[in-house]
Amino acid sequence: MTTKSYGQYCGVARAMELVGERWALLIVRDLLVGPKRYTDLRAGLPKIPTNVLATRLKELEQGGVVARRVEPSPSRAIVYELTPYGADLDQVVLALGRWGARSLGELRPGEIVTTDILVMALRSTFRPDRAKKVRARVSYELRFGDLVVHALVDDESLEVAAGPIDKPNVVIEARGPLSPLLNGEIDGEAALKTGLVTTDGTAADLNRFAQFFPIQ
Amino acid sequence: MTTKSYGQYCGVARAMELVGERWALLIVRDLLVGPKRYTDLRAGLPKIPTNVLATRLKELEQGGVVARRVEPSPSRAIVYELTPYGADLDQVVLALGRWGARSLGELRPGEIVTTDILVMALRSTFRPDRAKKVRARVSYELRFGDLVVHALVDDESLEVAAGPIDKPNVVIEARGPLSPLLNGEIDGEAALKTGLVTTDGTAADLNRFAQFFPIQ
DNA sequence: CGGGATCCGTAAGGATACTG
DNA sequence: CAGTATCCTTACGGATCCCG
Repeated sequence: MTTKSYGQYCGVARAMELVGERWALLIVRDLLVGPKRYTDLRAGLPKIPTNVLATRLKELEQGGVVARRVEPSPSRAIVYELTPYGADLDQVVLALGRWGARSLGELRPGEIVTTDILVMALRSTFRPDRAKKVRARVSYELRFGDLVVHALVDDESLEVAAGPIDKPNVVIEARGPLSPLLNGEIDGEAALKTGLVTTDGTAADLNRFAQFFPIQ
Repeated sequence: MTTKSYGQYCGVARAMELVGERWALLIVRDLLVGPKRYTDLRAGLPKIPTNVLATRLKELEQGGVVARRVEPSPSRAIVYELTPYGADLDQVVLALGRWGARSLGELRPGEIVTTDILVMALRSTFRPDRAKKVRARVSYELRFGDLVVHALVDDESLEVAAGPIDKPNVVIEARGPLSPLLNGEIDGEAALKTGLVTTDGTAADLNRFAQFFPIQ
């Protein structure tokens, strides 16, 4: 409620007052993938203290970013979802994710990946111009540990969601972070050779994937 | 030093670790307009405690976002500027400013406006598509209190900088925040009639300005 | 005067336990 | 399941002081 003001009449300052507190944009990131219950949010953000999550949700609700909804009977579950205004943070979060992905580097001890992270990572790095150029229409299934997401590239459009997809054109199984492949450090062939990736496709498929979802 | 980790291998999380602390993105916002000395930064952010500014600058430097440079003799001034990586936050800050501008509302007591804020506000709200459609080539001088910035709209490109411009096509003097005009609450004629704006141009000029730099 | 460092009180975050 | 309550620790905010 009394989020400290920056004392500036400025869009950036106002945005930081609304979603600039610790954890807030990560909550928004997960809600951009879809509405969630309190426990789902906790599961996606294991390191957030529960009182901080409760506080953030209240602040975001009061800021008009998040709406708290009680599902109809018999479920009666409490669901958090983005308001239309909150959903407009899409471009902000994608731009932030694109920028931050360049600093990802190696997987640090204790760091986790979730389905929501994978979904947003694919959305943020997608390059419609490159997909359009080849008039691509490809479906990918991406596996990382026991996480599974799929991406449907169609001309310049992209759809990403959790879970498997029926008859994907290419299945990519990552044994570790794909950043070396996606930032051009290694190519598809090397990714296969080092065992970073296995796939039912070819090295060329991996290279095309890296073209569509580059880091940088 | 080691800003607390979110424990997630995610571009958004990494970005928040680098620039997510209080005040950090406002420092970046001002540095996006141009390199600055410590005292300039303080002047642009009057409410930041000096120790927090010093700490942020060190963190941003260590994160590869900001570079600290000592000017050659005889100046020897210490200047802070964005690294190329830091400068790539441009799109993030513009997107945030666009989003946050919709919550600006009335000028709250104690809130200030600076030249850097005006420059970034114009950059963030500019709509190249609308400028291109009319093949516009217009120079604006915008005055707000004793602040003066200018904007040069040329087809779909925009240049904004501090200070006056030679022979502007339209001079706009704002007596208060222009958000009502820019978000469509009122039109140019009403803005003139209520005294919110004075100009050497016409109401139509104000309407075109509002088309080029809309909030929403 | 530019460029900080220091000190202290308060507010927020973090970890854990507990409840309707 | 969806949060509160508690306790502790860290960070922030505000003021002052320092040094070349």
